[in-house]
Amino acid sequence: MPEAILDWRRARLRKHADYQRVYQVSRRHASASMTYFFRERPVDDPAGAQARVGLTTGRVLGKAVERNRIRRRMREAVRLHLGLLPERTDVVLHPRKNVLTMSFALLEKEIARIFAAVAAGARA
RNA sequence: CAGACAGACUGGGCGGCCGCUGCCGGAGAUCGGGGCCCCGCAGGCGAGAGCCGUGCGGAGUCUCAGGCGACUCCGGUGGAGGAAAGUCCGGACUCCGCAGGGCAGUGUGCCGGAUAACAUCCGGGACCUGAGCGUGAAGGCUCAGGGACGGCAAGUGCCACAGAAAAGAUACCGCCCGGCUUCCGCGAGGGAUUCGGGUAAGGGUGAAAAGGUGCGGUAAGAGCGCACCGCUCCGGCGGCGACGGCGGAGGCAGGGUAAACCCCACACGGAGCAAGACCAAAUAGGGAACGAGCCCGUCAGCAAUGGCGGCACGCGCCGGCCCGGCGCGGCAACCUCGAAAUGGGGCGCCCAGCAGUGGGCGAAAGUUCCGGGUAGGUCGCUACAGCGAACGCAGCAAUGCGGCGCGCAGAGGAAUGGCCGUCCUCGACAGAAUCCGGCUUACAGGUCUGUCUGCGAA
RNA sequence: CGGGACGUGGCUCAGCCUGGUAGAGCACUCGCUUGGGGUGCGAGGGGUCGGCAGUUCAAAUCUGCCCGUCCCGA
Repeated sequence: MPEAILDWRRARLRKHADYQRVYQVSRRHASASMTYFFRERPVDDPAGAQARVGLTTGRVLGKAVERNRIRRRMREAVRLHLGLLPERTDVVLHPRKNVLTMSFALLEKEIARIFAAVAAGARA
């Protein structure tokens, strides 16, 4: 368990424009049960230094109950590993349908791996 | 007792750690916008007293402002459904439209009631289906179930194929009568062919063939006559009414289809919370007011006109102001009548479902003002047709009235969760997005009530 | 969340309003033409009309309810 549980409300992408900026500058990266996008924000960005994460659960993932469950499991896994992200980073995650049924331990490991990759990519 | 069906209710429990969100209470540290006035410094004008207003800094006071707007922490409390779903109906609410009428369009459709309203619900009626009883067969009686159930007796259309004929009937095979010819027979008569007529019983076709059954009747037949049933019309009776039952008349007209056009009655303006209200960047655009030479020179061109330069004018920028410098702009306005007007006529465009008709608009740069409006923010946003029950009254009931009790999500890239342990009967369908009333569809297990069937006991 | 359109052979569509026979093009199969292929000519196969009910004698067509696809509105 990472030591720092950061402020979750500030750590979310909340605007359509935020998502669009990430999509414009980022390539699509693939993982086993999700794809992800990320970008670094400039130092003078008004949102501050907090790293932020956005989730997307579209219609193709299933009906409302399944989409809700996927989003909640993702959010919990992201919350537990938020400390791995460097400052001034925006990440967007697109989960796949198997997030619904995979074990939570595996999901946590995958999120941690992705955040580590983002941190490496941001430094480069 | 078991099964099926129908209806009503319910829709895993307990515990631990971590997390999200609304409201209430408490604590903490920090941050900000605007107005007014004062002081200091810098600046401009003036001979000066002084005046001007701009920038920077400081102090005070008022206000937003209510110990409150944002933030953090602590405590308490609430936090998906019976269908939250499909979006099929009906409303509330909001904005837009609305001189009045016509046409068109859409929906509903037995009767009465309930309701804010409905295509919903309750009660009733007729009809249909099934079972039982009954009858020669129907009609009839009892029970159960069903549902888009006004009008083809206003008009129009359609009814393929088959069949003779498909809608104010018809005559294919038949049946019957009469005539001609012919054959058989001694004869009475019989057969065949053909012509004329009668007939709607039988055959055959079809989804459907012009009341049904029985008896009489007849050349053969036929509501041709009679009985029962059905049907139509009339009368009066009961019922708020759909309708019921009674009496009389009529031999029977009127096939089906209106989820065909349509007729009748009734209802309906349109869009929808991404409605709409308030605040409001950047950029682009809109409206109003103000708004300047028929100048001179030169070049191109037949000309209209266009390019360049000058002076004047208008405007912007630099500047506190003047001077000055730099940059931009232009004699035109939809056409026409008229001396002209705020006048008349036309043209074009826009708006109003359509027609008639009505309303609005038609000039440059630039400045000022105004309004709309996007991103974004706030409200709408949950306390009401609210929920509960074993309350009372009215009603067969749906439901209404009165009293009692309860407070039950309110998010906004979108909360109501994640992980673990444990118990059992191992948990279905499924996630609020303005809110209600219904309908429809999906659904594991459990509880209760009713009906039917089977078995067992008495 | 709200509003609207569509679903017919393997593909793209017509037929639906006004109900009785499902049709066109491409594709497919066979035959002829050619030395062979293409082209051309001729013949043929292939459709629960998205599903379930209802109205009707009769439904792709009319009505209702479901399923799926697509489009529009901040």
